[in-house]
Amino acid sequence: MPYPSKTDRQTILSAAVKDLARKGIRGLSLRKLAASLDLAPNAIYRYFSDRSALEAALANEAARQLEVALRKAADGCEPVTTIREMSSAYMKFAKDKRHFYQVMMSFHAPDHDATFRQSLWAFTVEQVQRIAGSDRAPQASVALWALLHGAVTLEAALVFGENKPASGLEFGLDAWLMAVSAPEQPMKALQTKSNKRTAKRPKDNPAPNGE
Amino acid sequence: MPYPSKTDRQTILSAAVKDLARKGIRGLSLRKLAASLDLAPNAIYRYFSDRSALEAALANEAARQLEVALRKAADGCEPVTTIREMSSAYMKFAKDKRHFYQVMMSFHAPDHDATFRQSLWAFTVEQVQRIAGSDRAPQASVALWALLHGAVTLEAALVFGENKPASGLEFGLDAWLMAVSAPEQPMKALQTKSNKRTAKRPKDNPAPNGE
DNA sequence: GTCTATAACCCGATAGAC
DNA sequence: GTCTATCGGGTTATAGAC
Repeated sequence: MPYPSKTDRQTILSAAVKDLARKGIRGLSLRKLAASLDLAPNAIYRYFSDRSALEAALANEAARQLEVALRKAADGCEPVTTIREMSSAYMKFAKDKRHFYQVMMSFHAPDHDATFRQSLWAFTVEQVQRIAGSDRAPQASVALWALLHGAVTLEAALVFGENKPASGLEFGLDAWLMAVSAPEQPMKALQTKSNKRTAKRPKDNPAPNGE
Repeated sequence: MPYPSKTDRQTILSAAVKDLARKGIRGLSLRKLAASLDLAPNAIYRYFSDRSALEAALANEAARQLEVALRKAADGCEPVTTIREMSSAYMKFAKDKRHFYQVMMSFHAPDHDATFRQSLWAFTVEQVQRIAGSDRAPQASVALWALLHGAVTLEAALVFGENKPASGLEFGLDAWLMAVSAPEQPMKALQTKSNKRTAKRPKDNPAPNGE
């Protein structure tokens, strides 16, 4: 055996996770990664066919770890409390492991094995179902996840002064819980898609910033 | 005038917008951009100090165009209809100009002049205020924006089969409108942060996938 | 002052020797 | 499986033509 294995997939992946946490996805370099493991500049390609494959593995790993965290937070709680605890854990994960989380949410490839994202999704729906019922669970889960991910992003983008994102999330979560706890169709009284442009101003007042 | 200007900031920015739409932020190359404008490989650096500066300009431009689109959609509508129309316009913008939108939401730098993002935010709060009142407007706006951006992201990530994101957004939007239309504190009856871990299981059933 | 020319250094990726 | 060598390309800084 002339060349014994100096490394393996898992070792590379772990090192990549660390580099990712420090320098972000765009600062992640296969060459430096190899160098940090005392490997030749191209040794990684034996384990990951290309950069994209490594990113896919990172995304998958992030989903796996997030699911672990959510399960831990949800364990043994009442239905409503479960949602609140999961939401906190979700926000904490996204905040503490920002780049890691971002790869999970943004990575996208035609083939990419999304097993763990699906598993994460299934677990979420399962928990939501306990209060929303099986009919509304999928939609309600999408809404909840959207709210959480949006809050994460807005917080990172700090468009706002102070701690508005946190209170905004609370507002959204309360609204979600209220809708989900309601027995039947949430919006019968309120306006639907008809009768738009009701009180259109007659003439002037055009939009500024013409395109 | 020995060397008349062959280009200017605006021309470069417009060309960058087109390249961005086709190849995404990571496929955007300053060299190719320069070549497409018949410039030397590094001529861009006369107008943008580095890649990051160009990206910041792109993010700002995206926010400007999105605000134009939202103002157009909101113009002359009743309060509630305004929100629905703005939401549709928001989703359409994010879908049609995916990469452009992504740069706006993801770009982040310490100095970066965020003028247009702030303007966009101010306009949103202004519209939300019409139904939510000035007290709750900031939180409600964060929640709305978070919901919209989250829906955009989840749709792009296609974790789901079929058209679930769309119906999930509808669910979330209805919940939001319901909460925002309610006169006072939305959640007095429902559980707050106390009494968690009520029905904790006694022993086994540990979370799978140990970290 | 603005553009051109060049070069140094980084990266991802491939080919072939051991 | 690992190595060296190398290719094409992206980013950046500097020197010089006009």
